[in-house]
Amino acid sequence: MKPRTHTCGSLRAEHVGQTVTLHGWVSGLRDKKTIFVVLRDRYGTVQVTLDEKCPEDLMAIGKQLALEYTVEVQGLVRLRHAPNDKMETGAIEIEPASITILSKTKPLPFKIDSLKEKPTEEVRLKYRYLDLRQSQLQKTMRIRHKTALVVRNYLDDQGFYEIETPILNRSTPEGARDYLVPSRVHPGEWYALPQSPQIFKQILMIGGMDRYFQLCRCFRDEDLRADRQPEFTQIDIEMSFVTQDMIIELSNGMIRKVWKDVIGVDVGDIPSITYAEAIDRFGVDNPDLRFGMELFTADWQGTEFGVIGNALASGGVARGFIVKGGAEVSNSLFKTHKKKGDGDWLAFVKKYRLGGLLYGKLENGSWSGPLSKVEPELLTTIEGVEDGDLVLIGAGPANHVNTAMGRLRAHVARQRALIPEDAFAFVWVTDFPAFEHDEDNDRWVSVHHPFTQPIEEHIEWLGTERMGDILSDAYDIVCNGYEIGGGSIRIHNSEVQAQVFKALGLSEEEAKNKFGFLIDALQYGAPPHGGLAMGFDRWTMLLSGTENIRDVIAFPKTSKAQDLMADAPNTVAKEQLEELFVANTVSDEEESSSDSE
RNA sequence: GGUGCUGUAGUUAAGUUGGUUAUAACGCCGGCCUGUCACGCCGGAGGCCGCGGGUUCGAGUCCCGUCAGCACCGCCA
Repeated sequence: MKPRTHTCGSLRAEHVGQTVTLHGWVSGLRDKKTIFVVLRDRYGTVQVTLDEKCPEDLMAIGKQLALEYTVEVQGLVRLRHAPNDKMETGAIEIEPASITILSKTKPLPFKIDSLKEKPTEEVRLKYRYLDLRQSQLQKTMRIRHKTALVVRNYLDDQGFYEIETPILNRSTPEGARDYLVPSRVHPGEWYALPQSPQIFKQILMIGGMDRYFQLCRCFRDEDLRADRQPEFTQIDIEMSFVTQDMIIELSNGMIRKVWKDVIGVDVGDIPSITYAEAIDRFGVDNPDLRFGMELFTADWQGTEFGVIGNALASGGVARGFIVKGGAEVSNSLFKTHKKKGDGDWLAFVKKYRLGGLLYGKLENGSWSGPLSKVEPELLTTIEGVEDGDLVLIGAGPANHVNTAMGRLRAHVARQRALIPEDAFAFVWVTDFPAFEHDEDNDRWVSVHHPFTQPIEEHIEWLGTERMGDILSDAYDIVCNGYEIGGGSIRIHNSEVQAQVFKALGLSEEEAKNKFGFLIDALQYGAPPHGGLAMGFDRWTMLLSGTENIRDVIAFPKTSKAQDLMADAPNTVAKEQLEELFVANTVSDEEESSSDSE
């Protein structure tokens, strides 16, 4: 192999007359009297032309080529007879002096960057090495790399150290399920892979590192979604002697720099709203601010209209939003069809445990639909309804109504194309409740995590009937409806920390057992500190314009957490298990049946 | 743990009310074509219709189960 002199995408008219050596894959082949070979590498494509001037032995090699062969081409850059404006290198072509086939390919499972058909994701994941050649992944890997680089440089400029924390860790059975690793030298004992480096980064602050960050892999053994993988990467940040405002300011600077440097977008100012405001205006704590259609509250105490009246009487709420010009939508969206099931919008809210969806259409001054039965003087309290509009209302328990109507708001906006393309709407959500009551187990649990600082004035409510009113010094950053980061000011006072554990029903012994080393460390001059973790994969998704997290990860797993290429997870030899003192409780029969196709 | 959609050639899809030889496009192989660029033309090979069971004279099609992919609910401090 000769050294490469140029990349395929780099050649222009100014190179005409130069002899170049290129390496790449055959991405296009037009075998006529003249053979046209399109050569592709990471940097672009260029046409290699074998015409009547070509010696016969070279034509013979040209005849052997097939798509995705890896080749070396040495030749002369010349102007084309027929330039191609659609190609960056379309002004020129290569007149080859030699072509070497570096490696051949078996028949391909799919054509790279085919315009006609896209392979299913299952096929793409199995042949990920071919999928990676496609422009989509070439682009997202570039964006991912560039984002990481900008983040590292930005944080370095701000005085941060990147410090690694352990992958093999102790299990803390709070929150998500841990991935466990058996210890060979300590029979019966296990490491856990980190769900996040939370405790270690706090200890780095106690250790005087002042400003820490890490692009770190985190692991959670939970069921997956389009935007969730079992292992994912976060930009983990912790700072000493900071306030919430300082962390938000630093984060805003980082977001602006990344969006500008990676995709050329000016983010501008990023607003903040409180959790309470987010729920009030949007029903959810990760609102999409790219469009309006905010929720209103139908506070119609005493209405004769049964569904809403009953919901309010039993302590629930009625909330909804106006769909501008929505009166023309089909009523079948709201109906239960005997055979086909529920209409789209009705079925949508039912997923969120809402019993039904009320609607009213205002046309030519008169209401139709279920809401037409509501007292007219109450209907007029809905602000901003005009002729031709549709009003949607959900009624029931507050948490169900807020979630259902908040999600429906986004669903409707998407269906009706109300979301501007290429827009980014960032927002900080602050003042989260510190604790929520777990009805199933009748106990209080942390909304964020138990090291989150409750706001000063609320600390005295710990362990009282006002637990649910305690707000925390925590904040989430949301973009386009995705939670892309979150953090908090941490408790640095070991007495407050002890009060929190107590309020959560953790005995001193249990707390010590779970978080002992942090509790100890907090007693040795802990600085006030706080930080946050940014979802690096979700950042990359937004920057790439994809809604699928697998599109921004080189080797992702399926929704059942399998790697279809590497075929992981897999069974291991009995001897391996014995060495680790692990018993396999799955019978061989079960194993083989689940393995077969 | 649950719900929905999908599974037919290497790939992407079509396949009607259950009906006899399962289609097409791309890719692959062979041939033709003076400059193509989603090249074009002619010919060819290629199928466990995801898997298992059932209903039926007959199943790609209907029913049950199962596996896989995707999306969602629960879950994800």
